[in-house]
Amino acid sequence: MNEVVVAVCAALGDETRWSILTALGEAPASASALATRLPVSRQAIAKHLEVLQRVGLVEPVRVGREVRYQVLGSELSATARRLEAIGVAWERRLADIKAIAEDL
Amino acid sequence: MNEVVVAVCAALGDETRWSILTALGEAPASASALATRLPVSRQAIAKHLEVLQRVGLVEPVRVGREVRYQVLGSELSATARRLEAIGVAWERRLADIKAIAEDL
DNA sequence: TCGAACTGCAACCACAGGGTTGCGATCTGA
DNA sequence: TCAGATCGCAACCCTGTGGTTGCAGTTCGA
Repeated sequence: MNEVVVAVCAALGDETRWSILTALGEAPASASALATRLPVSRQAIAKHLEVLQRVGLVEPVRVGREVRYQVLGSELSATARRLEAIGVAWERRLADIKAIAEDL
Repeated sequence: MNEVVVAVCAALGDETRWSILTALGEAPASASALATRLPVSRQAIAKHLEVLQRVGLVEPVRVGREVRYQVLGSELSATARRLEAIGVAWERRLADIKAIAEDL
């Protein structure tokens, strides 16, 4: 359950993967097409696409002989909501502790 | 601007750091105190606390001779909201492209 | 049918970073 | 004042992983 969040965050913690994601956010594309725009090799992009697919941020779609990848914003939004829930829980907890401390 | 998001995500992409954050989410604690609960050395925890502090997820508070760290849920919530905005942008963009494709 | 483009697999390299141990400095409390 | 606890710094190890090159297999188009 929570390991999903850390896996997604780990996938999002890389500049190159973000450049891939933002490129795919504009329009679906294949690894070869991405390799022409980005300053890394096709195989490097393929590796990144694999980890992005594994955490569900990206989805492959076969179109003829090429494999296009499209970004899945729903997964990103889902983890974002989990993170926000954790954040507000921390804030509330800290406020409670401060209130108790002031009672002393 | 956006480098902040990838830095925070990179910081959140580690199991040990999450165990530290969840421990701090219950109550502020020092590196030494955390080292008694977690199966890693104090210095390892100190390193993790440094990267967490650098991205603003954690804040040091001197209490006597020890340095207590408290978690900052507001920063987590802020990045969560940015991620969600990006996610819905991707979804909308993809829906637009599908609509155009069906027009052909 | 044949070449060109796209994909997949494998080997390899180099560096970041998570982890440890050790030591010296500093501060607290009895 | 002095002993124990706490912190900070430094050196070191080692695995993970981002990146490359090379080659073989498929599939489309002329």
